[in-house]
Amino acid sequence: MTETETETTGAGADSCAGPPQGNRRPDGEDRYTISEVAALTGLTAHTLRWYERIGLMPHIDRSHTGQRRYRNRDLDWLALVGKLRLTGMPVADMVRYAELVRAGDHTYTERFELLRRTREDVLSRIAELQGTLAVLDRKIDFYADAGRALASERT
Amino acid sequence: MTETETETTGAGADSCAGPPQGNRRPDGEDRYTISEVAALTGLTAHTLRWYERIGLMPHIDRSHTGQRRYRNRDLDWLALVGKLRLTGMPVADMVRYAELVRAGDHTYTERFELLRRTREDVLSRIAELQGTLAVLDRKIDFYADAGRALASERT
DNA sequence: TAGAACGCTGGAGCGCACTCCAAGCAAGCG
DNA sequence: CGCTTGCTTGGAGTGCGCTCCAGCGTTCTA
Repeated sequence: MTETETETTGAGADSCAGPPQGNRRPDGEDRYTISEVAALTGLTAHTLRWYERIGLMPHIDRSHTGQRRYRNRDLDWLALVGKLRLTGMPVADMVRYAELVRAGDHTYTERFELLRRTREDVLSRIAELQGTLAVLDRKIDFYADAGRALASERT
Repeated sequence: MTETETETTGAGADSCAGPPQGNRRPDGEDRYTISEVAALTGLTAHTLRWYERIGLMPHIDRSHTGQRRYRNRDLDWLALVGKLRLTGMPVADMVRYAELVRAGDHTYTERFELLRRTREDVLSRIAELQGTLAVLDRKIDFYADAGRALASERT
């Protein structure tokens, strides 16, 4: 067991990625070309190949002619990467996480720490954005009032 | 009146910028050097000059020797810019907003629209981040459980 | 009056995250 | 068979947001 965590995303709890990404094939016959994955994830084929080059992806299966054949677990991984990207996490850090996953079970605590730190970052980003929202709302009220004043001036 | 909006930030409602930025001089004797502004805003002097070059700042007063002397209203503007930057708004859009402010009162509705769109963006960024937070929390729980399992294995 | 500290400018350079290119191979089709 | 479509590679290029540099002037302190 403990097959270096490919769990979680399998459970049908997900429902909020950017692209539709509904049409997955069942495990066993899950072999997607790069352009299919591009369509499913919203990334370009270029980016997918680049992710592989920099070590952000595990080694992807190949067809007998050498073409990439992505599997469901690769889509799961890309979904996680997409989420982490939304947090503003630098690609280098995601590569670090990918390395930890590849390194095996003894990196669990390090992975845990990395995710926990990321979680803290996300919380403060949310707080920042809410602060900005407050400023924005004040400005918007100002302009709404100004608009009304201009309108009544014209009467 | 309607002096192209330098209001809002004057009111003491602010309290959540990154740097301390407490020590402002009263209006009238508010002439800050570029390095003072750098210290107050957390930006570098390079960046401040660059903001000016690209049209993100209004024209800054100069001393008799040609050095920049920032005023409180410039700090207010920089505070707003800082907030907008946190939202991920591209610099080009902030420049656009700055142009609208410089253009005068007849751009009120356009400014209003820009801010309203930005507000929508911020709301969806927050939603995205909360989605990511959910994923992160599931992963973190997974690793916490795995850690406990490993610990009990060792008994 | 020397030297350090600070500021000025135009323009070049950098790091990140892609993005694209050229040249070539393999499969499918009329 | 030739043509199109899709994929392969290493390496070069792009856009953004800074970041730094050289060469110079001014101001302050000893």
